Amino acid sequence: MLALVDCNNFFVSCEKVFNPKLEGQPVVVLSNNDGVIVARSKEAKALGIPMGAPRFQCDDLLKKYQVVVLSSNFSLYSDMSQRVMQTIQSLGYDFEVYSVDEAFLSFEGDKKEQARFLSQAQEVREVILQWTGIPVSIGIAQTKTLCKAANYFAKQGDGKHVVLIAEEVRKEYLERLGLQEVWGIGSKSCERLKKKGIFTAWDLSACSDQFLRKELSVVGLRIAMELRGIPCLHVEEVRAPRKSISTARSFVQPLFLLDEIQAELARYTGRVCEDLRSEKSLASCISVWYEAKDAVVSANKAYDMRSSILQEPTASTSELISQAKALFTILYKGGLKYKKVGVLLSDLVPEEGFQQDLFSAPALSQERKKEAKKAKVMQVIDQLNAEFGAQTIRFAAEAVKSRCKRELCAWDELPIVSV
DNA sequence: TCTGGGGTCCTAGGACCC
DNA sequence: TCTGGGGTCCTAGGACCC
Repeated sequence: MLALVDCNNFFVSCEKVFNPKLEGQPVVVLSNNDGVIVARSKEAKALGIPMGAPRFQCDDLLKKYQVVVLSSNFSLYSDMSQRVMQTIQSLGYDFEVYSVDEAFLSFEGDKKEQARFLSQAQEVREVILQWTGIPVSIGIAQTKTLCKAANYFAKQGDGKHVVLIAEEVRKEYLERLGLQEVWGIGSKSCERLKKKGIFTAWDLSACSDQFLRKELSVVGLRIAMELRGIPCLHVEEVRAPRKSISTARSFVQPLFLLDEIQAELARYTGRVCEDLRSEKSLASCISVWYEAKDAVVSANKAYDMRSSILQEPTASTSELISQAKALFTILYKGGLKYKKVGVLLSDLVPEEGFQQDLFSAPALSQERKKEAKKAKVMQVIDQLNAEFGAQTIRFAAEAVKSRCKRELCAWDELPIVSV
């Protein structure tokens, strides 16, 4: 059997751990630039505040019910996520970290041992709550997609927290699960299928394979199989290396000047490179892109991107910053109002034993030495930043301050503990 | 009038997830 | 006036090869 552990209202729960006064209050957490609502406490959900809604659209509701509105603190959430995952690990389960707030666990044993699975799940829940302060819900079933469904029911606020969908009750649950709640069925597919008379998870699972293949490709077929209790997705204990790493930000006010935008890009490049090195990967390709306002008026593109393939894969911040700046220089059009820019590293290869370019081999020893030297410098920078805090050492090209709006952080008030 | 068949690789765009 | 950020997978179509 599989189990899906899903943290309840994760970002809000993290905030509550450090500010217990928030308990019982309607709380929302905002995205970067305080733009949209990305997490809600159960009290905020009850007020009808929608997920993913632009904040300004909810201003009236937020004010009326005195909702506590917080800017996001992603480094905190990622730290708390690690604590939750470490707790699961210490309990000795085979598991897959699926997202910042979810993990799939394998429960050994015969599928008939329902009572045992339920009590195991209860224990997992209690230990996580006690050790980290984060409440979780757990869905247990034969397949990942059914676990997701079970988890949905576990979250329905009847104080259950743990739900097991056994074969005998599968139909009953799936008939109660709306199509839009099925994992992998998004709004587009949902609309299309409803027109064809498919409204519940059960309806979907009962469609012919041929129909599913045609309407939703192999993806839809897989979902239906999983809903029927036939596993198509397995628990991946070892995380596959990432295929791309990117950073992009929108600005509160559009930027115009080449220098300013390049400094931003350099900062993002610094970040992605740090990520890249912590993955122990090298990038073979770098891309830079922008989104602009009023581009139509100026007859320029509202979105554009340039990429360059690197001669040798690298994780050197200095090299990638100069590549990023060069790419943006090509893209840059004076007078455009840039509202967002981003950097993307792709074609990532493992740091160890990457395929070397046959034709560059003669020059390799020299190049190799240079590369090794650069890698050493990067390593020292990463160590210093890890020890003394992010951006203790950075490249001169990188913009110093974030241009993001985050007005609703109360973290400066936290006391500092000296050990 | 009749114009093969089988394959790979790349890219852009769509859809989805958290 | 103000609408986030970071990913993955799949498909279709074009170019190209033998």
